Amino acid sequence: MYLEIYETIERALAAATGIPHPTLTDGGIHADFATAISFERAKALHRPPVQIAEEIATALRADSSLEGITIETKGPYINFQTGPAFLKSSVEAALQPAYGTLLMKGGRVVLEHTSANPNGPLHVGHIRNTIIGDTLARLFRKAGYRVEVQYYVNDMGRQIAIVAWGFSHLDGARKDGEKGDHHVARVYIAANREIERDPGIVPEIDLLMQQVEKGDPKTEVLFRNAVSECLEGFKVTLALLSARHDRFVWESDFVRNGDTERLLNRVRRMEECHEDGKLWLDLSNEGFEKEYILRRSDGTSVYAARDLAYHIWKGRNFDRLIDVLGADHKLIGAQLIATLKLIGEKAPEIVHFEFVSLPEGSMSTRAGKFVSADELIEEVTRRAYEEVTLRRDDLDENTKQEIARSVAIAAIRYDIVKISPEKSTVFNWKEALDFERQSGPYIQYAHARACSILDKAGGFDPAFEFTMESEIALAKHIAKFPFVIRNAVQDLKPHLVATYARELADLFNVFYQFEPVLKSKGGTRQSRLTLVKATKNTLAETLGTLGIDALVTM
RNA sequence: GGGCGUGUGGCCUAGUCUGGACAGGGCGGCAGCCUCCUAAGCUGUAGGUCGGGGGUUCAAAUCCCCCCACGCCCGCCA
Repeated sequence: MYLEIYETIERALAAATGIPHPTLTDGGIHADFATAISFERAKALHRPPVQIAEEIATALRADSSLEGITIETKGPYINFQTGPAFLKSSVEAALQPAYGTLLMKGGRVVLEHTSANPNGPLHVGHIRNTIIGDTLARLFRKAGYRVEVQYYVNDMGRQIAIVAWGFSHLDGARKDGEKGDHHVARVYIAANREIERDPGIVPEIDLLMQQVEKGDPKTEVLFRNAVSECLEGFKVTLALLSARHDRFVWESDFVRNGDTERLLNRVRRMEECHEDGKLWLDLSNEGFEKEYILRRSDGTSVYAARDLAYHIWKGRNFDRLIDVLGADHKLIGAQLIATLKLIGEKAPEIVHFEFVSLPEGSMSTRAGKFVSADELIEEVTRRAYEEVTLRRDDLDENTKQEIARSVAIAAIRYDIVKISPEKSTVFNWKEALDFERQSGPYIQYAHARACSILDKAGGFDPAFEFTMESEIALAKHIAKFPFVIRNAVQDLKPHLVATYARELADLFNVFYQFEPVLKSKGGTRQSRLTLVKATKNTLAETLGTLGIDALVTM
């Protein structure tokens, strides 16, 4: 409803001013919508903006498409206020299942996220990628797109060769109960120490990489076992985080099926291509000073070449390609896009996020300096369990544990997704363990409260008489949900949904504080129950988009 | 050195692309609210040169230029 009204006013404004895309903003505290377009016209007409605002307002009042909308001027500003009919239809829409889901779009989207090297567990930096990516995938689906989520398994890089070397040369058997990814990290860290101590090992690593590229069966098995063990651990962590991948795509497949070789052959025909032992592209016309190396002088391909092959494959099977990558991939991502465009293939849209570091400095798997996602989940869950026990000792053990798990994931996911991706952050235990305002649990709590009220209310007939300030504010915010989904998908900004969810919970809590629902009578009671139900539904849909459980009780 | 990003009250953060009506929140501080629908809640209050300096504009946190600080990148690594 909000979206429709927004567009209606925009059209009327365009007609009244002759400006094709007039700026129409949220009216904030002044109105539902507002425009300062009079300034723009004042310049062209050489007359005072206040006068022009009044003229435009007069024209708009005569526009039949704006019936039911109050149009007022305040100096140079024109304010638009919607009426009760708008509130009724908005709340009515919000009562429907799957509220906020947009019309089905054509085409398929492939979204790649996480894709961490399988040389150690996912840490608090990696899961920023996971959570941004998974939320984006949910957003795209909510916005009516068909989405396939992929994890690109880097199974033939140097790091994996080091792990493989460690597995065959070091005594590092898996301990009882040790997760595969943590085991792999232990071996990886130990192997790196050995290499530091004895650089003579480096040629052995190089040899492993050549053998795996050639398809030597024994080396392939060695690599594959190490990678599989790590991946097995990743899958457990990802499931705990409620992040789902539809497919794990192995990098080495693009070497084995010949795609990488075909790509290199195509590249050879480009005028930007140079071969002097190594094979590389000169992308200086594209603004890149550095050589873009695709094959080493020993004949092995580098990551960039395999990634190009992967993207060509994605481009041929999907209509839109989205990658979520860390800021350290900005350069190589831009080179990838430039190259794909040069050879006439579909290029991905890349969502970059800045780094997460620890108070003592940046994280490093190799140095064993990181806070693993598993450790984070465990600690936050423990803390959540404490909190549930404190508040709800009436619940049985199983229920308390289930709630604690949901609350913990809510806290972690929300804590990460609420920050815009371009901001680098420092991991902070205190904030990670905070379940108060501006947190996932805070929003879950609002939902649980709404559920509790509805549970106690029993049956009721929907009604739509909203008169109190907090009722109107809440209903208006509910109306914005589809608009928020549209904007978040359009701008690839999942944090807009996080902000919206928090605002919705805020408004519901204020309403809850000031307007009794169950104790009110007649039409007021019915209207408030209707509003609670619409809020509950909208909160649940919002939480679902954020990958957070909408708890019924907590 | 070059490129990209960030800089908003003691701390964290929204707003910056698409310039406009007192720069929104939260944490922490202070003062209040549970015989009343879950207090993981609500209300009030103090706290701001929007990194600094120029410029454009009727209007700049927002656009342009210079500078400073921090992060990331600049590998025949991924």
